[in-house]
Amino acid sequence: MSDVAIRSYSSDETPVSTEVKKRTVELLACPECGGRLVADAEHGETVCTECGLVVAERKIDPGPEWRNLSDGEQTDASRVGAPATNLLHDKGLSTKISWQNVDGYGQTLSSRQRKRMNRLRTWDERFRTRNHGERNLMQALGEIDRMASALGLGKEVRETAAAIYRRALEAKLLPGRSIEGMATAALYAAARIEGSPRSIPEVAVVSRIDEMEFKRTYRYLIRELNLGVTLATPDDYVGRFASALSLSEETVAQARALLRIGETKNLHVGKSPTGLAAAAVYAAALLTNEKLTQDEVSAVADVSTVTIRVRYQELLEAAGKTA
DNA sequence: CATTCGTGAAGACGAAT
DNA sequence: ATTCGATTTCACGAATG
Repeated sequence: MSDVAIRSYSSDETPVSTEVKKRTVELLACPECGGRLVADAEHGETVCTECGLVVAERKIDPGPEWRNLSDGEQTDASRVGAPATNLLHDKGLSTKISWQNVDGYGQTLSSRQRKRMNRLRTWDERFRTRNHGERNLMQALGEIDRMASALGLGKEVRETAAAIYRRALEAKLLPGRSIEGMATAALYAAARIEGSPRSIPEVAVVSRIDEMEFKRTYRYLIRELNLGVTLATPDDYVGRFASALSLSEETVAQARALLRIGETKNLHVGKSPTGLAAAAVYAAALLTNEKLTQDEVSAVADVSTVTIRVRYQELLEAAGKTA
């Protein structure tokens, strides 16, 4: 008990091997200090939140060019089409033949032209979804989207998940593994990278694969792709739990303060981040006199009341406060 | 009555062997 | 593949309000 537990927590965490590895822009931890990297769309940079190190500058803003054009060039200088996105299997860049039987001016087509167009459509479809990789992607992206919705994850996370999946595909990680599994793993990793982690059980219930395979695939994915996924901190969960329980800002701040104190005393080592976050939220609610039962917290955090009990008492003790 | 608290057994997990 | 240690969870009953 005296020496610090080395075991890194993992039903939720899966610590990445300590040797942080090289390159791989947007998805890695900062090579200097290990901090989290965030994309700065405005400057097209990827920056470390800890030390400010600019890791990559080659990111391209996919948004439209909203230049104001002077009268004369308004029509021909604009770029046309939706921004490139990772969410469509061809990044939304390919041309698609419309299903409507009208020409460019909105006139309906003659029957001869209709036949011709139908034939073209058939081939268009065949070419666009030609190889395995493409079809694979289509299915995977559909799954990612579905699960992300179910988990209330935003576009940022989906984009990241899609990017990870693409890399997995390119690295030939898919053969022998289910698309479902890899899609689930990619989404889970993306959620953590983007700072809105979902716990493994949470993700597992919306996935079509079982938890065991999910974890296996996730570990594999992390290892093979050298994704430097930073451990989820309890802090990341506090916000979500608190809003699910509609708690006051004051309580949230209190919870975070408790976590900080606990951290200085190494109370968090080897403990489940969700458990700690849940306990902090509960303890904070006590301190601010908001009514909140262990059962309620337990429900939204997916942590047993027992764990909350034990943790929150430790937290309060560490903070030298009593309820 | 609802909520909280404490306990011991049981399960799951990573690490070590 | 098995064992080991730490942790979380479950089930229960007691205490508290």
